[in-house]
Amino acid sequence: MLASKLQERKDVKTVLRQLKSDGVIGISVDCVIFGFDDNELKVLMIKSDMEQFEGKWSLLGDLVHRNEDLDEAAYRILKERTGMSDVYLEQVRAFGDVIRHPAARVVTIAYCSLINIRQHRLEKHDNELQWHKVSMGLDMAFDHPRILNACHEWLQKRVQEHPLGFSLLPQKFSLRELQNLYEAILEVKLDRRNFRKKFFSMNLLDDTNEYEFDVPHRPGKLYKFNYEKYLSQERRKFMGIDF
Amino acid sequence: MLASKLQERKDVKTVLRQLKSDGVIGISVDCVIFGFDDNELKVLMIKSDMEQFEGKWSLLGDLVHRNEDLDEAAYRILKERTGMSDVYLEQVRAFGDVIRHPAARVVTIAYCSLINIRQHRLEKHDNELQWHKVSMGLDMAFDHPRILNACHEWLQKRVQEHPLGFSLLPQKFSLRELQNLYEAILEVKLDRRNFRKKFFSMNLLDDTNEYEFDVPHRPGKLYKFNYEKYLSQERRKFMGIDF
DNA sequence: TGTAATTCCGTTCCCGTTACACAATATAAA
DNA sequence: TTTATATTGTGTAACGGGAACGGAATTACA
Repeated sequence: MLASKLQERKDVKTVLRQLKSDGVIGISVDCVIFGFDDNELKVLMIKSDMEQFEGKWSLLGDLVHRNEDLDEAAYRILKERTGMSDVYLEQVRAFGDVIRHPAARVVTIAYCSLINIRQHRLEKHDNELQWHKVSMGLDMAFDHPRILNACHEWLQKRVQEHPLGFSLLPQKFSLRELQNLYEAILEVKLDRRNFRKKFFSMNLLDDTNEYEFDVPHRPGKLYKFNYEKYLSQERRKFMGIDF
Repeated sequence: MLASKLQERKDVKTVLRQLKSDGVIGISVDCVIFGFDDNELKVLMIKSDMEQFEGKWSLLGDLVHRNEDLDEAAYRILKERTGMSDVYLEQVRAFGDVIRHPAARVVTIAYCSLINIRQHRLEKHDNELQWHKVSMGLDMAFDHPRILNACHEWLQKRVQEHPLGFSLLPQKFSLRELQNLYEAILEVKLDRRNFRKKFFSMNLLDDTNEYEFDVPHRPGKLYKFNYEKYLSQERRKFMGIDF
């Protein structure tokens, strides 16, 4: 029975072969997991285990079980790979070209996740699972360059409309770190003073009375993101027509 | 063979039953087709043909053929139902909850389409295919209320970042019509003079030297949207952080 | 003690958004 | 023919947020 094959998924290749011979479309989920380290935006990728993609890197994905929602599937993958739960995760969109998967017709739903890179435990500590710069032209399998690019652009827009960026930082962070984060995601340079002014005026940060340490210069104050303040703030109508 | 069943799709119900018994996840496309008429935003829906949803309305959708891309499937549906090609069509996102389809596990990819409601020819002229106000609490099948709502919100954001709205209007339109369109989509009231000023400053409209007729008041000038002007305009970097 | 690096605060200028009023033009009714 | 009514079309002043920018204070380190 194909059903059981799909559920146990001990061997994805076998399932794919089965899908192909039956002419059925498979459904998978791919997670674009972003992290922030060394003032750079990173993405978590794994060495591909398909012969066709020897040596190439792949996003973390899996076939969707028939008794789990799409979101659940994405969470499962995230949990399996990073050991983390309670993380930011959102669907971006589906990729379903006929030719995108060499083994069978597989439609994949791309998810974007943001995690604190210091707080996770990778399940595989060998070099099969690694963080890579997103800006680097990495050699990727499938249509994953396209998916990664779409998710990065999605993040660039999203991070300017909602305060997601904090998921990438430790709980307490300096304003400098926050700015570095935005600069890395948006790939622009920002003015220090205006950035600071802007964020304070939004009234989202709580001043912990602590300071940075181990920095070779004057330490900055540490802040925490206050999600309640964000929620209580009534959302302004957007009315620009901004083409 | 399941493969042939999927391809001919003479009887969707049979295919769904087959999918269920095999425990396979099906994949479909649903089109949210918007139109603009009588100063209101309308959506094209069809009477559901499933017993479970007797009398309810449904979005236009179909199972994806195994040899067509997702976009192609959406175009096919659009063409079949409205007879139109060369229309605006874009993927919004996937909906794939386990329980969303009563007959089988089906993941659907939602597409948003904008068409000129006066320019199409509905393939079914009986009352099975009808335009409905989006604001009205329509009795819908499946999770289509959720899908419609998501697409409407998506459109509200999208229409402020890109000049899509013109797809809903005739080639030549008055500024009043354009404003009514935006007011209908965004569900707000706008200032006539500022709206006019804003659009002219964007330099996207060509002045046809024609005027409205058959209006019981002073006729307004008619304009055309100039897509080339839009393309040639270099896109400004957005840099707001607008939470 | 001085130098280098960074934090932190504040001001000005500019431009886009908002709010608002009045004349011109067409139709329909008196 | 005149009058009332509805809508188009234009201009301007006040406001507010964003961009550009300088300088004093604080800490580490040589």
